[in-house]
Amino acid sequence: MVTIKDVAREAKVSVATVSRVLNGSGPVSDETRRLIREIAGRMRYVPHSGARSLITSRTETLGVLLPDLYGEFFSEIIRGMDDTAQKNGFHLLISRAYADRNGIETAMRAMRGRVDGVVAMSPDLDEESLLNLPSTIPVVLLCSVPRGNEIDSLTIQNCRGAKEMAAHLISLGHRRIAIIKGSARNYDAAERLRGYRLALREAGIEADPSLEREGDFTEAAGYAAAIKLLALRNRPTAIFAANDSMAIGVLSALRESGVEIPEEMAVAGFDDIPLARYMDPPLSSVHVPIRELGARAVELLLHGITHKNDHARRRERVATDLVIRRSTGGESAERPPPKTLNSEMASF
Amino acid sequence: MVTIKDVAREAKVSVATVSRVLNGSGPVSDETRRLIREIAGRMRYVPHSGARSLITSRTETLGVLLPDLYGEFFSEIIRGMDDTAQKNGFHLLISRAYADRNGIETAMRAMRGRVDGVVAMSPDLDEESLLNLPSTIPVVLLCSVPRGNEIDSLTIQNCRGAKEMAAHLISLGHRRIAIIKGSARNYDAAERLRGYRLALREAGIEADPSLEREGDFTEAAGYAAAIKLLALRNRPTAIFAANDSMAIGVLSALRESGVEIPEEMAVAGFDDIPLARYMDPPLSSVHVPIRELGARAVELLLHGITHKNDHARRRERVATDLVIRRSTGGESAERPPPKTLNSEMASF
DNA sequence: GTCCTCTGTGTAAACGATTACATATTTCGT
DNA sequence: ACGAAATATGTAATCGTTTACACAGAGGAC
Repeated sequence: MVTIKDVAREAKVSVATVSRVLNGSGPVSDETRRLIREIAGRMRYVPHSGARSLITSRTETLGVLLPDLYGEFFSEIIRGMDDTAQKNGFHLLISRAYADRNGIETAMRAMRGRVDGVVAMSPDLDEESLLNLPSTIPVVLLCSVPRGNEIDSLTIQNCRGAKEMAAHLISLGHRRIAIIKGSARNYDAAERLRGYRLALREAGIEADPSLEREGDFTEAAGYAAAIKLLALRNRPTAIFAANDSMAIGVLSALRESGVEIPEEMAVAGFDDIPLARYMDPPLSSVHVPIRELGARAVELLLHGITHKNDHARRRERVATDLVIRRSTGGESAERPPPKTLNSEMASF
Repeated sequence: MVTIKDVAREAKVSVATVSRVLNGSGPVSDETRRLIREIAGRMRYVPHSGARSLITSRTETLGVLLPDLYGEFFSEIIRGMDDTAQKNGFHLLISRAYADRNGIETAMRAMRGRVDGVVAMSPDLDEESLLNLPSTIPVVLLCSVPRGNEIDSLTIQNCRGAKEMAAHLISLGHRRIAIIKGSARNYDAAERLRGYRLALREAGIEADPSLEREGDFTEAAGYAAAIKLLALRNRPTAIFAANDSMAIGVLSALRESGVEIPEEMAVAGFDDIPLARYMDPPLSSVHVPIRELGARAVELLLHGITHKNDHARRRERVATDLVIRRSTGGESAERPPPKTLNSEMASF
């Protein structure tokens, strides 16, 4: 492996000069600069980033800590992060962590010395385990809100989005609107529930506990909850699932029971995953701009890094969008799926 | 940031001893070991991996170079890689690279000194740019086959899979089977085309050039090709798209034209993305075990790393599976989507 | 001609770990 | 009780960079 010394020897200069040329620091004569550039290129010299980070104490790498995510959400959030990171000359060290404290702590220590900052997503966790971390590197918490005021956080506008969807259903004339909740410990789930309740209250609709069903974000949970809802003496006329996966489960259940959608029952989800528009009928949902979420998280982190972690902490949320399709029967039904969606999708 | 020196000072021993304890190298008295462990833990000491990699010349990190991938493919392949990497104490440095030589070369240099090996996926590229790389670190090429014999490669059993699907269509009585090809430079696309032709030849069906349509793996391409096929004087009775995205475009086109599927036209895809089973009718496809692909790639890479890159080079392919659903009208139609699929799908 | 300011370059000290080698102490066979 | 072997620990070189500091020569200002 060729080192800076090799280049220096070849160019008959000191390593300092080579370093200066390559980093554009300090003054170097044009001729020397040209020579060194040429030689370094020819020898295919690449600085050893470990050595560099040792002395500069910068790694130009960002850690990303994610729970077990599936599908579009994972790829899109990484895409957003990587774009922004690359634009700023940073790399991404990605680790999927078990969501327990231990797992997250282990993952965090493993990153020390490897990264300049960490974006950590742990929707099921409060930040405690993040706070007593060995390092003082900047951290951005994704999809949950820290108790203290020690770290930045970025969340989805869950409450507002859910409220809007519920309001939409109300505007269509629905009065008995069921919700299938997410897991109680999940921040997003809690916020979505809050938005739903808010909308009902503002419309003067009395909350009916039998219409708030447990769920855990899985299709199976949506399916099961829907079956139970259908069995109620006083059926709801609309079901709002706290995420699209559960909504898909709901659609399955309704289809099997021969319930007409949206005539007998309107259905709405949250997240607007790509599948949503392909369902039969296409699923109304609350769109979450996943890529932006990733991009913004990295921006926050970079801000923290340039300010050496003594910047004013921020709490931001990214906006959601109501996407109305046929499953709620509202508005102009968005018909055939746009033909260029995912148009860059590679072989797979 | 606490260093090994701080720990040594606190424990009143030399750094060597601390290092020995933490790495389990060399003999240390039980008491000293206990003391150092305790102090290191209390001080939240974590070794600086840059410094360590400088002297050991191991980073315990694997580089992953991917083109712009979407959805399930990206997340699943990373999942497979990360699982295997973590199991072996490695991290993943992920970079999305522009698929041109320049981009891949840039990305590769950026990784030097940061990683012990690289998994590079570049379905559109031959390996030339990978070969004249500055480093001598192990590389595993994903989804394309290198010309020389310098690097390991792992591909999908494209040819076999496509052949099986075509054979299946033939077995259903189809004689005029169209194919929508992928981009000509794409390895997977070329192999799938080869499999299709092989099946026809073996069945004694004469190839009809008008049934081989251009495509580029996008929905739009599938849509356009289907329209053209429908306009043919002598229509095919089956359309085999080289990937699911194009097959979905085909379904759109057929639906709009009022063509019955599979009665008037059978449709098949390749990849078996999750969407496939949700299409109307559910799409027959060739299943690609994406996670395994990632896992195996990392295994190959780790093998290369432990053998310091002078191991016998391998060329492997992962097996595909025929998944028959209603769009080809074959077999027992797989009915309602399994309710526990993606059951761990988190909030999104 | 002297002093000052640039410019261009080299020397050497960090950075934080690992590890070969040296040294001190204990254990043990005989 | 002596030397050898084993155990426990320390010293210092090393990895590949960056960068503070020193220094030499050039060009002006006076």
